[in-house]
Amino acid sequence: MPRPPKGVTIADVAARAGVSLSTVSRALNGNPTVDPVLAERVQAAAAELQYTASPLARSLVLGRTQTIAVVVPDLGNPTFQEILRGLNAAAGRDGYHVLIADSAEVVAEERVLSIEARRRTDGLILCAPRMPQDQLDALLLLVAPVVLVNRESEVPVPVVRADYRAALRSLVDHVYELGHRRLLYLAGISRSASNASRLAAIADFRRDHPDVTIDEVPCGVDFDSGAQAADAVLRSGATAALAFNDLVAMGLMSTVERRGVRVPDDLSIAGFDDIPFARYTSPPLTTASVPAGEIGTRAWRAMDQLLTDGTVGAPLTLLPSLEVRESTGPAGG
Amino acid sequence: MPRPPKGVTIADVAARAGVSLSTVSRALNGNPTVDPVLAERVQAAAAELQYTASPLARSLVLGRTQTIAVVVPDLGNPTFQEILRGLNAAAGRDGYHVLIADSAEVVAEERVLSIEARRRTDGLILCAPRMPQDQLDALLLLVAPVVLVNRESEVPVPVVRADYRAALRSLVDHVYELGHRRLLYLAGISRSASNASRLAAIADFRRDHPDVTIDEVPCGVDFDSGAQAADAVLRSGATAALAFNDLVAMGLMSTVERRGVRVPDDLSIAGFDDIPFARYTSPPLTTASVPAGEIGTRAWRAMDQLLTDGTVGAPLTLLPSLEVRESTGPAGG
DNA sequence: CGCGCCGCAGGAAACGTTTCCTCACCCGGT
DNA sequence: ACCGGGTGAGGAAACGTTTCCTGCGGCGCG
Repeated sequence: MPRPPKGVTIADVAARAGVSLSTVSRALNGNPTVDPVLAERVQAAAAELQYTASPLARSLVLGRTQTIAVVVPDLGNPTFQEILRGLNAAAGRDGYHVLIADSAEVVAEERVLSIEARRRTDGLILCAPRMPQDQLDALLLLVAPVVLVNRESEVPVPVVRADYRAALRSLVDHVYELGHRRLLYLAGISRSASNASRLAAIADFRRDHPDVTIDEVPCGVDFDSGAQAADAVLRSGATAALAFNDLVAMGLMSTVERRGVRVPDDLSIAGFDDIPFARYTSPPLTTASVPAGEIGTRAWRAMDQLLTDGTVGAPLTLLPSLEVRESTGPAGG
Repeated sequence: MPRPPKGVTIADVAARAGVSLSTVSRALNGNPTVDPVLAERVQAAAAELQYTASPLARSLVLGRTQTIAVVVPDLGNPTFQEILRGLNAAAGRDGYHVLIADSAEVVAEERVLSIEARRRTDGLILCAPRMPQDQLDALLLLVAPVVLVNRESEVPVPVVRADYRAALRSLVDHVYELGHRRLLYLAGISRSASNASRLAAIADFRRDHPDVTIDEVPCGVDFDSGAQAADAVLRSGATAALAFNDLVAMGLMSTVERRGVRVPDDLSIAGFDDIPFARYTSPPLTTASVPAGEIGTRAWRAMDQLLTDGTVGAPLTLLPSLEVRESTGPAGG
């Protein structure tokens, strides 16, 4: 029976190597104050028993779990998936694990989920929380160390975000330059901070270009929302529609095309996020490319720094790039 | 200062309530052997101090962490994302947390990642592992309790899987009934067990229908792979292409359409998985709908049962449903 | 040759819980 | 009135580590 049926503990290794518990611990942790010959013997014993220190016991005494938690509003959202992916990869490279929590877009869950998740980990990544600002500020104090993604706060925590305002502005500029003067914005989740940023960009643009009308129609965040908005879009007489995100744009595009509307000849459509699928729609979708994976990576870096130094870096703002593809074209084409 | 700066421990609560540690523990865990009046006092003290038992210490003595780990081959794959989502939701409902690990399709990582993740959790969900069968079998013994998704094993572990073989067969039958006789299968990752199942389905079909030729062309699993396969597909003279998954199908469809090929009139294309986007391509993609979220949910149930009873249920096979949409049509249309 | 310092290993405390075990007390029965 | 059983609380062990502290032995220096 070379395979130990129960958990093999440090005591077993100590017994086998004929040393004390302390020595085993020191040897295995590379403490230089241990005699090389003893260290060797301990290593051998540990290897033979396939011993690995219990992360649990280790965490308890060390006060750190080598794990962080991430709370996202919707695991089904490609952007959050990509952030999660980048985050997990980056954290993994530094030997950290990632615990996930999905609030499923229900605001009331966010707080408890965050606190709960934080308690079993060393830090928390709060991803685009939907809760109101005052609640968020209060929460941030409770769950530190925490880094905030796509939200801001007075509370001094690291922030990593995409500049949704500038990005939407570049999209609006883009269709404006194509000659469009009647635009439509399909607003997404109103609780979403990034939606507010987009609305701000629209307000900016209106101020700069009084000759342009931009209507806003409430909408959801997924395919079906875009599809259902098709009627409203067509009725509006707009020549260009800016969707809250790529999913909405795709739902819209798919639906209007089925009704014989040509994109972009009859209607220009732009998305947002640049999810992987965006370049493969037909026509390929013009969109603002949000570097989601990069956001995840940066969020980890900020967390790592926070965990190591305790340092809170300056807010990091990533600028999405305008991806002009074929779903937008000249007005009245 | 009502907010405790450091961690408040059970001793603090005990002191405040004027009872012993044991009593606090019992009271907070609802042990009926504690005097109601004392229990009340303890509850109050705990509430005032905002005390919550340290999950770490709790885990150490209880021997369970209320956390499971899931290992996926690629967090960027929509199917695994959806499985993860379903799994996380189901586990969450039962008070369990989920730790993620992404092997990023590198087989060598799977083993260490699994063992590492398993050590900090109560159980492991192995999702479509790419490693060879013998290695898998060996690993399963090490990381129990474990449930296997989309793979099988001699080792008695719970298995949840989709019937890829039957599903692909129904797709082939579908295009056959549409009159196609020259087919093409775009094979995905050869390490993937589900790819083997698909090949088996093709072999079955060939046996049943000697009049049909089904070529296989090696391919990847993503958009670009599908796009790059376009040449080979068009050269082959096939009238219907069955892609490894929806991503490949979409890449292929997007590319061939850009070259003036009409889908499905000139070429029928079918995908696999029914990712959310599949119904929004143009034309909407015929595919086999793999209930990924359901797989995740069932995987958790199997794990829950394993954790509770120690019982290993019979392998659970979910049958994907054929989703006939508009990317497939009559041959020679 | 003796004293003090240093290197290194072992014992024990600590991390924060849960739970077993012991014991005090109260009540009822004889 | 005494004794036994049952109820409920406190003390202590245990979970598996790390690390502080103590002490032993050897070596260098005076």
